[in-house]
Amino acid sequence: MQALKNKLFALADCNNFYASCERVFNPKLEGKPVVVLSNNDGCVIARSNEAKVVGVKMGQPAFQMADIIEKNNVYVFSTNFVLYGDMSNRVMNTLAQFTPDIEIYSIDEAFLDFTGFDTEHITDYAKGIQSTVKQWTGIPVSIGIAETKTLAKVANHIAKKNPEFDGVLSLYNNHMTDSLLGRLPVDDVWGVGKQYGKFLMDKGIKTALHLKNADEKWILKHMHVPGQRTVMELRGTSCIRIESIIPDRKGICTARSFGKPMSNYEDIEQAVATFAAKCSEKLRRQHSITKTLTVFIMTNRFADTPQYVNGKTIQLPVATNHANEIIHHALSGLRLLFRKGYLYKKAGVILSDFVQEDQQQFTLWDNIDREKYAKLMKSLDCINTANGDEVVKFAIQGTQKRWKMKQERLSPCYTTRWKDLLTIDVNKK
DNA sequence: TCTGGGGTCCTAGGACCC
DNA sequence: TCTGGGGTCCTAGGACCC
Repeated sequence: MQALKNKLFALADCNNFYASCERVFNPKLEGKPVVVLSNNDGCVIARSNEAKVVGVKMGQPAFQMADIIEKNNVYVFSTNFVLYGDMSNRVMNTLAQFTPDIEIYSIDEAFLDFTGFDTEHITDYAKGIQSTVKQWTGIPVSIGIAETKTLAKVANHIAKKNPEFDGVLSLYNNHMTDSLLGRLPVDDVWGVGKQYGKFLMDKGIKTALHLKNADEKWILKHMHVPGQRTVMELRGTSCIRIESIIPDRKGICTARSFGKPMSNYEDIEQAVATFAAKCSEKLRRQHSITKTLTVFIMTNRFADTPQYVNGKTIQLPVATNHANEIIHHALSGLRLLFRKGYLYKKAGVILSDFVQEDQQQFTLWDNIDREKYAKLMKSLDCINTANGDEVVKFAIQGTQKRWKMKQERLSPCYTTRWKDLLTIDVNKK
Protein backbone atom coordinates (compact mmCIF):
# COMPACT_ATOMS: atom_id res chain seq x y z
CA MET A 1 0.00 0.00 0.00
CA GLN A 2 1.55 3.23 -1.10
CA ALA A 3 1.12 6.19 1.23
CA LEU A 4 0.54 9.58 -0.32
CA LYS A 5 2.54 12.33 1.34
CA ASN A 6 1.35 15.66 2.76
CA LYS A 7 -2.10 15.58 1.28
CA LEU A 8 -5.11 17.64 2.23
CA PHE A 9 -8.64 16.74 1.22
CA ALA A 10 -12.06 18.27 1.61
CA LEU A 11 -15.35 16.46 1.33
CA ALA A 12 -18.29 18.64 0.35
CA ASP A 13 -21.59 16.89 0.93
CA CYS A 14 -25.03 18.40 0.30
CA ASN A 15 -27.34 18.35 3.31
CA ASN A 16 -30.39 16.12 2.80
CA PHE A 17 -29.82 16.62 -0.91
CA TYR A 18 -33.08 15.49 -2.50
CA ALA A 19 -35.17 17.22 0.14
CA SER A 20 -33.10 20.38 -0.31
CA CYS A 21 -33.63 20.26 -4.10
CA GLU A 22 -37.38 20.18 -3.57
CA ARG A 23 -37.06 23.24 -1.36
CA VAL A 24 -35.06 25.44 -3.70
CA PHE A 25 -38.02 26.19 -5.97
CA ASN A 26 -40.73 25.76 -3.37
CA PRO A 27 -39.92 28.13 -0.48
CA LYS A 28 -43.00 27.26 1.52
CA LEU A 29 -41.21 24.01 2.40
CA GLU A 30 -38.61 25.96 4.38
CA GLY A 31 -38.65 24.85 8.01
CA LYS A 32 -41.19 22.10 7.25
CA PRO A 33 -40.68 18.33 7.35
CA VAL A 34 -39.98 17.10 3.79
CA VAL A 35 -39.38 13.53 2.63
CA VAL A 36 -38.56 12.06 -0.77
CA LEU A 37 -39.60 8.52 -1.69
CA SER A 38 -37.74 5.91 -3.74
CA ASN A 39 -38.88 4.82 -7.19
CA ASN A 40 -42.44 3.57 -7.21
CA ASP A 41 -43.08 5.71 -4.12
CA GLY A 42 -41.75 2.81 -2.07
CA CYS A 43 -39.41 3.82 0.76
CA VAL A 44 -38.07 7.02 2.25
CA ILE A 45 -34.69 7.89 0.72
CA ALA A 46 -34.26 11.48 1.88
CA ARG A 47 -35.49 13.50 4.85
CA SER A 48 -35.16 17.10 5.88
CA ASN A 49 -33.95 17.66 9.44
CA GLU A 50 -37.51 18.46 10.49
CA ALA A 51 -38.66 15.09 9.11
CA LYS A 52 -35.91 13.35 11.09
CA VAL A 53 -37.09 15.09 14.25
CA VAL A 54 -40.69 13.88 13.89
CA GLY A 55 -39.45 10.30 13.58
CA VAL A 56 -39.39 9.45 9.88
CA LYS A 57 -36.84 6.65 9.45
CA MET A 58 -34.49 6.20 6.50
CA GLY A 59 -35.60 3.35 4.24
CA GLN A 60 -38.97 3.13 5.87
CA PRO A 61 -41.78 1.97 3.54
CA ALA A 62 -44.09 4.89 2.86
CA PHE A 63 -47.27 3.02 3.77
CA GLN A 64 -45.95 2.35 7.27
CA MET A 65 -45.75 6.01 8.18
CA ALA A 66 -49.12 7.35 7.14
CA ASP A 67 -49.69 8.35 10.77
CA ILE A 68 -46.53 10.40 11.11
CA ILE A 69 -47.19 12.12 7.79
CA GLU A 70 -50.65 13.16 8.73
CA LYS A 71 -49.94 14.17 12.29
CA ASN A 72 -46.96 16.36 11.37
CA ASN A 73 -48.00 17.68 7.98
CA VAL A 74 -45.02 16.07 6.31
CA TYR A 75 -44.56 17.07 2.66
CA VAL A 76 -43.98 13.93 0.59
CA PHE A 77 -42.41 13.79 -2.88
CA SER A 78 -41.77 11.11 -5.50
CA THR A 79 -38.16 11.02 -6.77
CA ASN A 80 -37.52 13.59 -9.45
CA PHE A 81 -34.12 12.50 -10.73
CA VAL A 82 -34.17 14.94 -13.62
CA LEU A 83 -34.33 17.80 -11.13
CA TYR A 84 -31.75 16.30 -8.74
CA GLY A 85 -29.34 15.51 -11.58
CA ASP A 86 -29.49 19.07 -12.87
CA MET A 87 -29.08 20.57 -9.39
CA SER A 88 -26.14 18.24 -8.81
CA ASN A 89 -24.43 19.58 -11.94
CA ARG A 90 -24.87 23.12 -10.70
CA VAL A 91 -23.38 22.29 -7.31
CA MET A 92 -20.43 20.41 -8.84
CA ASN A 93 -19.70 23.21 -11.30
CA THR A 94 -19.65 25.66 -8.42
CA LEU A 95 -17.34 23.49 -6.31
CA ALA A 96 -14.99 23.06 -9.28
CA GLN A 97 -14.24 26.80 -9.16
CA PHE A 98 -12.39 26.31 -5.89
CA THR A 99 -9.88 23.57 -6.66
CA PRO A 100 -7.90 22.31 -9.65
CA ASP A 101 -8.79 18.72 -8.76
CA ILE A 102 -12.27 17.49 -7.91
CA GLU A 103 -13.71 14.00 -7.68
CA ILE A 104 -17.47 13.80 -8.07
CA TYR A 105 -18.08 10.94 -5.72
CA SER A 106 -21.86 10.69 -5.89
CA ILE A 107 -24.84 12.79 -6.90
CA ASP A 108 -24.45 14.91 -3.76
CA GLU A 109 -20.80 14.60 -2.71
CA ALA A 110 -17.42 15.63 -4.04
CA PHE A 111 -13.86 15.33 -2.80
CA LEU A 112 -11.77 18.44 -3.39
CA ASP A 113 -8.00 18.33 -3.43
CA PHE A 114 -6.74 21.02 -1.05
CA THR A 115 -3.13 19.85 -1.15
CA GLY A 116 -0.76 22.81 -0.93
CA PHE A 117 -3.47 25.25 0.13
CA ASP A 118 -2.90 27.74 2.95
CA THR A 119 -3.72 25.54 5.93
CA GLU A 120 -3.92 28.40 8.40
CA HIS A 121 -7.06 29.84 6.81
CA ILE A 122 -8.48 26.62 5.43
CA THR A 123 -11.67 26.74 7.49
CA ASP A 124 -12.47 30.25 6.25
CA TYR A 125 -11.81 29.14 2.68
CA ALA A 126 -14.29 26.27 3.12
CA LYS A 127 -16.86 28.64 4.62
CA GLY A 128 -16.51 30.75 1.49
CA ILE A 129 -17.22 27.69 -0.66
CA GLN A 130 -20.21 26.82 1.47
CA SER A 131 -21.80 30.26 1.14
CA THR A 132 -21.07 30.47 -2.59
CA VAL A 133 -22.78 27.13 -3.25
CA LYS A 134 -25.75 28.25 -1.19
CA GLN A 135 -25.97 31.56 -3.02
CA TRP A 136 -25.50 30.19 -6.55
CA THR A 137 -27.62 27.02 -6.26
CA GLY A 138 -29.75 27.31 -3.11
CA ILE A 139 -28.34 24.02 -1.80
CA PRO A 140 -26.82 23.84 1.72
CA VAL A 141 -23.53 21.91 1.93
CA SER A 142 -21.27 20.75 4.74
CA ILE A 143 -17.51 20.51 4.33
CA GLY A 144 -15.03 18.33 6.19
CA ILE A 145 -11.27 18.77 5.82
CA ALA A 146 -8.41 16.42 6.74
CA GLU A 147 -5.21 14.74 5.57
CA THR A 148 -7.05 11.65 4.30
CA LYS A 149 -10.32 11.04 2.52
CA THR A 150 -11.59 8.85 5.37
CA LEU A 151 -10.87 11.58 7.93
CA ALA A 152 -12.43 14.20 5.66
CA LYS A 153 -15.54 12.02 5.64
CA VAL A 154 -15.43 11.86 9.42
CA ALA A 155 -15.00 15.65 9.65
CA ASN A 156 -17.95 16.16 7.33
CA HIS A 157 -20.11 13.79 9.35
CA ILE A 158 -19.33 15.61 12.58
CA ALA A 159 -19.78 19.05 11.00
CA LYS A 160 -23.20 18.04 9.77
CA LYS A 161 -24.41 16.59 13.05
CA ASN A 162 -23.18 19.28 15.42
CA PRO A 163 -24.65 22.74 14.80
CA GLU A 164 -21.80 24.49 16.64
CA PHE A 165 -19.52 23.88 13.61
CA ASP A 166 -21.85 25.64 11.16
CA GLY A 167 -21.26 22.86 8.67
CA VAL A 168 -17.48 23.22 8.34
CA LEU A 169 -14.85 21.30 10.31
CA SER A 170 -11.15 20.81 9.70
CA LEU A 171 -9.34 17.98 11.48
CA TYR A 172 -6.00 19.16 10.09
CA ASN A 173 -3.63 19.65 13.04
CA ASN A 174 -6.70 19.62 15.26
CA HIS A 175 -5.90 18.54 18.84
CA MET A 176 -9.57 17.58 19.27
CA THR A 177 -9.36 14.83 16.62
CA ASP A 178 -8.93 11.85 18.94
CA SER A 179 -11.64 12.94 21.32
CA LEU A 180 -14.02 13.45 18.39
CA LEU A 181 -13.11 10.01 17.01
CA GLY A 182 -13.76 8.60 20.47
CA ARG A 183 -17.35 9.79 20.28
CA LEU A 184 -17.99 8.48 16.77
CA PRO A 185 -19.61 5.00 16.58
CA VAL A 186 -17.39 2.68 14.58
CA ASP A 187 -20.07 1.92 11.99
CA ASP A 188 -20.24 5.61 11.08
CA VAL A 189 -16.73 5.32 9.62
CA TRP A 190 -16.55 5.24 5.81
CA GLY A 191 -15.80 1.65 4.80
CA VAL A 192 -17.37 0.07 7.88
CA GLY A 193 -20.81 -1.20 6.95
CA LYS A 194 -23.47 -3.09 8.83
CA GLN A 195 -21.69 -6.46 8.90
CA TYR A 196 -18.26 -5.24 9.95
CA GLY A 197 -19.88 -2.74 12.29
CA LYS A 198 -21.58 -5.49 14.22
CA PHE A 199 -18.48 -7.69 14.13
CA LEU A 200 -16.26 -4.90 15.48
CA MET A 201 -18.75 -3.95 18.21
CA ASP A 202 -18.83 -7.57 19.35
CA LYS A 203 -15.04 -7.52 19.61
CA GLY A 204 -15.10 -4.36 21.74
CA ILE A 205 -14.08 -2.00 18.93
CA LYS A 206 -16.95 0.40 19.38
CA THR A 207 -15.66 3.79 18.24
CA ALA A 208 -13.61 5.25 15.41
CA LEU A 209 -10.80 5.80 17.94
CA HIS A 210 -10.82 2.09 18.89
CA LEU A 211 -10.55 1.24 15.21
CA LYS A 212 -7.72 3.70 14.70
CA ASN A 213 -5.78 1.99 17.49
CA ALA A 214 -6.70 -1.57 16.54
CA ASP A 215 -4.04 -4.18 15.79
CA GLU A 216 -3.18 -3.95 12.11
CA LYS A 217 -2.53 -7.67 11.57
CA TRP A 218 -5.79 -8.58 13.20
CA ILE A 219 -7.64 -6.07 11.00
CA LEU A 220 -5.93 -7.39 7.88
CA LYS A 221 -6.96 -10.91 8.80
CA HIS A 222 -10.62 -10.10 9.46
CA MET A 223 -11.33 -7.07 7.29
CA HIS A 224 -8.77 -7.67 4.56
CA VAL A 225 -7.03 -4.98 2.55
CA PRO A 226 -9.89 -2.42 2.50
CA GLY A 227 -10.17 -2.61 6.31
CA GLN A 228 -6.43 -2.09 6.70
CA ARG A 229 -6.64 0.92 4.43
CA THR A 230 -9.40 2.42 6.57
CA VAL A 231 -7.28 2.05 9.72
CA MET A 232 -4.27 3.67 8.04
CA GLU A 233 -6.42 6.54 6.86
CA LEU A 234 -7.81 7.08 10.38
CA ARG A 235 -4.19 7.36 11.52
CA GLY A 236 -3.61 10.14 9.02
CA THR A 237 -1.78 8.15 6.34
CA SER A 238 -3.44 8.86 3.03
CA CYS A 239 -3.97 5.68 0.95
CA ILE A 240 -6.91 6.67 -1.23
CA ARG A 241 -6.23 9.26 -3.90
CA ILE A 242 -8.57 11.65 -5.71
CA GLU A 243 -10.01 10.04 -8.84
CA SER A 244 -10.82 13.04 -10.97
CA ILE A 245 -11.40 11.07 -14.17
CA ILE A 246 -14.63 9.15 -14.05
CA PRO A 247 -13.80 5.59 -15.12
CA ASP A 248 -16.04 3.79 -17.59
CA ARG A 249 -18.64 1.55 -16.01
CA LYS A 250 -17.85 -2.15 -15.94
CA GLY A 251 -21.48 -3.09 -15.72
CA ILE A 252 -24.69 -1.29 -16.58
CA CYS A 253 -28.05 -2.18 -15.13
CA THR A 254 -31.55 -0.84 -15.69
CA ALA A 255 -34.23 -2.38 -13.50
CA ARG A 256 -37.57 -1.21 -12.16
CA SER A 257 -40.38 -2.38 -9.97
CA PHE A 258 -43.71 -2.08 -11.73
CA GLY A 259 -46.41 0.26 -10.48
CA LYS A 260 -48.68 -2.74 -10.11
CA PRO A 261 -48.20 -6.51 -10.51
CA MET A 262 -48.15 -7.60 -14.18
CA SER A 263 -49.10 -10.99 -15.60
CA ASN A 264 -49.44 -10.17 -19.28
CA TYR A 265 -46.44 -11.11 -21.45
CA GLU A 266 -46.78 -8.12 -23.78
CA ASP A 267 -46.63 -5.63 -20.90
CA ILE A 268 -43.45 -7.18 -19.53
CA GLU A 269 -42.00 -7.36 -23.03
CA GLN A 270 -42.49 -3.61 -23.40
CA ALA A 271 -40.87 -2.98 -20.05
CA VAL A 272 -37.85 -5.18 -20.80
CA ALA A 273 -37.46 -3.59 -24.26
CA THR A 274 -37.46 -0.18 -22.60
CA PHE A 275 -34.84 -1.23 -20.02
CA ALA A 276 -32.70 -2.76 -22.78
CA ALA A 277 -32.90 0.46 -24.82
CA LYS A 278 -31.95 2.49 -21.74
CA CYS A 279 -28.95 0.23 -21.07
CA SER A 280 -27.76 0.55 -24.66
CA GLU A 281 -28.00 4.32 -24.43
CA LYS A 282 -25.86 4.38 -21.26
CA LEU A 283 -23.41 2.07 -23.02
CA ARG A 284 -23.14 4.32 -26.08
CA ARG A 285 -22.54 7.31 -23.87
CA GLN A 286 -19.26 5.76 -22.69
CA HIS A 287 -18.41 4.44 -26.18
CA SER A 288 -18.37 0.81 -25.10
CA ILE A 289 -19.86 -2.32 -26.61
CA THR A 290 -21.06 -5.30 -24.60
CA LYS A 291 -20.48 -9.01 -24.99
CA THR A 292 -22.82 -10.24 -22.27
CA LEU A 293 -26.44 -9.49 -21.44
CA THR A 294 -28.55 -10.70 -18.52
CA VAL A 295 -32.30 -10.31 -18.27
CA PHE A 296 -34.24 -11.13 -15.12
CA ILE A 297 -37.84 -11.10 -13.88
CA MET A 298 -39.28 -11.63 -10.43
CA THR A 299 -42.54 -11.72 -8.50
CA ASN A 300 -43.20 -9.66 -5.37
CA ARG A 301 -41.19 -11.26 -2.58
CA PHE A 302 -43.34 -9.58 0.06
CA ALA A 303 -46.61 -10.89 -1.34
CA ASP A 304 -48.28 -14.10 -0.29
CA THR A 305 -48.57 -15.32 -3.89
CA PRO A 306 -46.63 -17.99 -5.85
CA GLN A 307 -43.01 -16.89 -6.25
CA TYR A 308 -40.82 -17.04 -9.33
CA VAL A 309 -37.39 -15.43 -9.75
CA ASN A 310 -35.21 -16.21 -12.72
CA GLY A 311 -32.56 -14.74 -14.96
CA LYS A 312 -30.96 -15.61 -18.27
CA THR A 313 -27.46 -14.63 -19.33
CA ILE A 314 -26.66 -14.48 -23.02
CA GLN A 315 -23.28 -14.24 -24.75
CA LEU A 316 -23.73 -12.00 -27.75
CA PRO A 317 -22.39 -13.32 -31.06
CA VAL A 318 -20.88 -9.91 -31.83
CA ALA A 319 -20.28 -7.19 -29.25
CA THR A 320 -22.60 -4.24 -29.77
CA ASN A 321 -24.18 -1.13 -28.29
CA HIS A 322 -27.00 -0.86 -30.82
CA ALA A 323 -30.42 -0.65 -29.25
CA ASN A 324 -32.08 -2.91 -31.79
CA GLU A 325 -29.67 -5.77 -31.10
CA ILE A 326 -29.65 -5.33 -27.33
CA ILE A 327 -33.47 -5.29 -27.31
CA HIS A 328 -33.54 -8.36 -29.54
CA HIS A 329 -31.28 -10.38 -27.24
CA ALA A 330 -33.06 -9.21 -24.09
CA LEU A 331 -36.40 -10.31 -25.48
CA SER A 332 -35.10 -13.68 -26.63
CA GLY A 333 -33.91 -14.18 -23.05
CA LEU A 334 -37.25 -13.08 -21.69
CA ARG A 335 -39.11 -15.58 -23.86
CA LEU A 336 -37.11 -18.40 -22.28
CA LEU A 337 -37.73 -17.07 -18.77
CA PHE A 338 -41.35 -16.15 -18.84
CA ARG A 339 -43.82 -18.48 -17.13
CA LYS A 340 -47.54 -17.93 -17.31
CA GLY A 341 -49.61 -17.59 -14.18
CA TYR A 342 -47.33 -15.44 -12.03
CA LEU A 343 -47.78 -11.86 -10.95
CA TYR A 344 -44.52 -10.14 -11.85
CA LYS A 345 -43.32 -7.15 -9.88
CA LYS A 346 -39.92 -6.31 -11.25
CA ALA A 347 -37.71 -6.87 -14.27
CA GLY A 348 -34.32 -5.69 -15.40
CA VAL A 349 -31.52 -5.86 -17.93
CA ILE A 350 -27.82 -6.00 -17.02
CA LEU A 351 -24.94 -5.53 -19.45
CA SER A 352 -21.42 -6.62 -18.56
CA ASP A 353 -18.12 -7.54 -20.16
CA PHE A 354 -17.38 -4.41 -22.18
CA VAL A 355 -14.78 -3.43 -24.72
CA GLN A 356 -14.17 -0.08 -26.37
CA GLU A 357 -16.30 0.70 -29.39
CA ASP A 358 -13.28 1.01 -31.68
CA GLN A 359 -11.97 -2.44 -30.70
CA GLN A 360 -14.88 -4.22 -32.35
CA GLN A 361 -14.06 -7.74 -33.51
CA PHE A 362 -16.18 -8.93 -36.37
CA THR A 363 -16.99 -12.51 -37.14
CA LEU A 364 -17.01 -14.07 -40.56
CA TRP A 365 -20.75 -14.59 -40.54
CA ASP A 366 -21.78 -11.18 -39.33
CA ASN A 367 -24.02 -9.79 -42.04
CA ILE A 368 -25.43 -6.82 -40.16
CA ASP A 369 -24.71 -3.43 -41.68
CA ARG A 370 -23.16 -1.96 -38.52
CA GLU A 371 -22.19 1.33 -40.03
CA LYS A 372 -25.78 2.04 -40.96
CA TYR A 373 -27.02 1.20 -37.47
CA ALA A 374 -24.29 3.27 -35.86
CA LYS A 375 -25.58 6.28 -37.77
CA LEU A 376 -29.13 5.47 -36.75
CA MET A 377 -28.11 5.30 -33.08
CA LYS A 378 -26.30 8.59 -33.36
CA SER A 379 -29.40 10.29 -34.74
CA LEU A 380 -31.57 8.65 -32.10
CA ASP A 381 -29.34 9.85 -29.25
CA CYS A 382 -29.12 13.29 -30.77
CA ILE A 383 -32.89 13.71 -31.03
CA ASN A 384 -33.56 12.33 -27.56
CA THR A 385 -30.86 14.46 -25.94
CA ALA A 386 -32.29 17.61 -27.47
CA ASN A 387 -35.98 16.85 -27.05
CA GLY A 388 -36.24 14.65 -23.99
CA ASP A 389 -36.09 10.98 -23.14
CA GLU A 390 -37.79 8.53 -25.50
CA VAL A 391 -39.13 11.11 -27.94
CA VAL A 392 -38.01 8.58 -30.54
CA LYS A 393 -38.10 4.94 -29.54
CA PHE A 394 -38.69 1.41 -30.84
CA ALA A 395 -42.25 0.24 -31.48
CA ILE A 396 -41.78 -2.78 -29.20
CA GLN A 397 -41.30 -0.41 -26.24
CA GLY A 398 -45.00 0.42 -26.55
CA THR A 399 -46.81 3.61 -25.72
CA GLN A 400 -49.07 2.54 -22.85
CA LYS A 401 -46.50 1.80 -20.17
CA ARG A 402 -48.95 -0.13 -18.04
CA TRP A 403 -45.91 -1.26 -16.04
CA LYS A 404 -44.75 2.24 -15.26
CA MET A 405 -43.77 3.08 -11.74
CA LYS A 406 -45.93 4.92 -9.32
CA GLN A 407 -45.01 8.60 -9.00
CA GLU A 408 -47.99 10.23 -7.46
CA ARG A 409 -46.22 13.11 -5.80
CA LEU A 410 -43.82 14.28 -8.47
CA SER A 411 -42.62 17.87 -8.32
CA PRO A 412 -42.13 19.92 -11.53
CA CYS A 413 -38.85 19.77 -13.46
CA TYR A 414 -38.20 23.41 -12.61
CA THR A 415 -34.83 23.62 -14.31
CA THR A 416 -35.08 21.34 -17.34
CA ARG A 417 -38.57 21.64 -18.83
CA TRP A 418 -39.85 24.88 -20.31
CA LYS A 419 -43.42 24.42 -19.21
CA ASP A 420 -42.31 23.78 -15.62
CA LEU A 421 -40.37 27.01 -15.40
CA LEU A 422 -41.45 29.16 -12.47
CA THR A 423 -43.05 32.53 -13.14
CA ILE A 424 -42.55 35.32 -10.67
CA ASP A 425 -45.01 38.13 -10.19
CA VAL A 426 -42.88 41.18 -9.42
CA ASN A 427 -45.85 43.34 -8.47
CA LYS A 428 -47.20 41.02 -5.86
CA LYS A 429 -46.16 41.72 -2.30
C1' DT B 1 -53.33 -1.67 -2.17
C1' DC B 2 -48.17 -0.11 -0.80
C1' DT B 3 -41.42 -2.62 0.69
C1' DG B 4 -35.66 1.33 -4.56
C1' DG B 5 -31.93 1.29 -7.89
C1' DG B 6 -27.21 1.27 -9.44
C1' DG B 7 -22.63 0.59 -8.69
C1' DT B 8 -17.42 -1.17 -6.86
C1' DC B 9 -13.85 -4.17 -5.01
C1' DC B 10 -12.01 -8.31 -2.77
C1' DT B 11 -11.61 -13.20 -1.56
C1' DA B 12 -12.12 -18.08 -1.69
C1' DG B 13 -12.29 -21.98 -4.16
C1' DG B 14 -12.48 -24.81 -8.26
C1' DA B 15 -10.69 -25.93 -12.87
C1' DC B 16 -6.92 -26.27 -15.45
C1' DC B 17 -2.03 -26.06 -16.89
C1' DC B 18 2.94 -27.33 -16.73
C1' DT C 1 1.48 -48.56 -0.07
C1' DC C 2 3.32 -43.59 -2.03
C1' DT C 3 -0.13 -38.63 -5.07
C1' DG C 4 4.09 -31.87 -5.65
C1' DG C 5 4.06 -27.27 -6.22
C1' DG C 6 3.18 -23.20 -8.38
C1' DG C 7 0.72 -20.45 -11.41
C1' DT C 8 -3.52 -18.42 -13.88
C1' DC C 9 -8.20 -17.72 -14.85
C1' DC C 10 -12.92 -17.69 -13.75
C1' DT C 11 -17.00 -17.36 -10.88
C1' DA C 12 -19.87 -16.88 -6.91
C1' DG C 13 -20.58 -14.61 -2.98
C1' DG C 14 -19.88 -11.17 0.40
C1' DA C 15 -18.60 -6.85 1.83
C1' DC C 16 -18.98 -1.93 0.87
C1' DC C 17 -20.72 2.79 -1.21
C1' DC C 18 -24.39 6.36 -2.58
